[in-house]
Parts: sequence; structure tokens; C-alpha cells
Amino acid sequence: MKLPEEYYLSEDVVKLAKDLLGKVLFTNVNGNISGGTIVETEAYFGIKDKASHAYGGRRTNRTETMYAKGGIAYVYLCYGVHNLFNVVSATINDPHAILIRAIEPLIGKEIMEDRRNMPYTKAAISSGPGSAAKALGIDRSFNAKYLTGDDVWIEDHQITFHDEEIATTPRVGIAYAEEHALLPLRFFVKDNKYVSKPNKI
DNA sequence: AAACGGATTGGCT
DNA sequence: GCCAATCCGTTTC
Repeated sequence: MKLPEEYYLSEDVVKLAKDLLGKVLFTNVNGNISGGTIVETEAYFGIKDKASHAYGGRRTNRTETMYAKGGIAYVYLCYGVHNLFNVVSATINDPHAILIRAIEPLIGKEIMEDRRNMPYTKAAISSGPGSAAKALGIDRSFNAKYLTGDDVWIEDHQITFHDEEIATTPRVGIAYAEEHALLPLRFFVKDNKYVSKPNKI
């Protein structure tokens, strides 16, 4: 049920980003277990990706996490406020990452409601990368944690979406990435209300 | 030691 | 739907 390390070693970050739709992302924070179905992702393909923090082979304390072997979390602070959660994939020194942009609450809905101070029926509870991470209780202490461990992991619940149920669009918030800004590397489940805006094709 | 700037959010119209 | 807050970790000097 829990995805094994091998799952994360694929060199095809685009395929992986798409495949993660329907998988269930869990966290265990002080015994409080919550999880949600991944409904929106973005692929970041490493040192050649102008939208990636690792573009050009940039190595700093922050980006070092992405250079590790696939199967760990990359969590960083955005706008000084939001913790964004990424899945690190591929082999060592190939800093691929997949940003989890939205989940649909599945397990531990009450815990998420407390964290977000709104009912789980409200899409905003886990729509958008900052909100999804907060709903799951993810902060920077999750950075570099193994996705095969007991604090954060991803399960296969045999939910699969067919291509016609998946929308593909450019990534959000990366206008600075020049010719890479328009690459079709964002994937989401069509008509799922927890998908962040813009949620049209 | 200091400046920088952002994989966004949510409040307001 | 638009626009502005935000603010600390990261990077660089």
C-alpha cells in the first residue's frame, strides 16, 4: 500500500507527476494521522529547468535536498509564509521534484479542519500548495524526510485516472522561467473542486 | 551582517 | 476577479 522507494527513482518526472494523481499523501504529526488524495501536481525537471531552484546546477543548503536520491520530501518556505511540499525523485545528483499543489481530504478530516479553521467541504481547505501542506500539518521540519518512513508517506489506493480525466496546463507562478514558463507540466484532476485556480484548461 | 525576493494566499470590491 | 500583504529563510557581501 505504501509506495516503495523504487517508485520514486524514475527518471521520468513528468510521468511520475501524472501518476501521483489519485495517490494518497499521509502525515503523522504527534500521532495525528491525516491524509488526502493528490489531485494536482507540477513537475520540475532539475538543472535544465529555469523554473527550478536547482536550475543551472545551483547547490545551496536549501536546494541540496533535491540532489539526494528520490523518495524524500523537499519542503521550503515561500513568500516567508507558506511551506510548500515536494516529492524528490530520480537518482542522486539529478534534482527532480514534484510539487503537490492540492489534495482532497480523505482521512483525519477533523484534524485538517482544526489546522485550517474551516470545514473540509470548503475547497480552500487544501487547494493550492500552501494550503494543502498546512492542512496536512507539513512544515519545514518535514524537509528531507524519507517518504518510506512513518512521518510522511504516500499510499496507492488503486485510484487511477484516465488521460481524459486529467488536465494538463502550464505551471503556476513561474512567469520568470522564460521559455520554460509555458511547458505543460502541471497536471490536475478535471472537475475536482479542490484543484487550485486557475482550474480550467 | 544585511539585503533580497518569492512553486502564494485570502481579503476585498 | 483583482491586488496587495508579508516576512523570514536564503543568499550574498
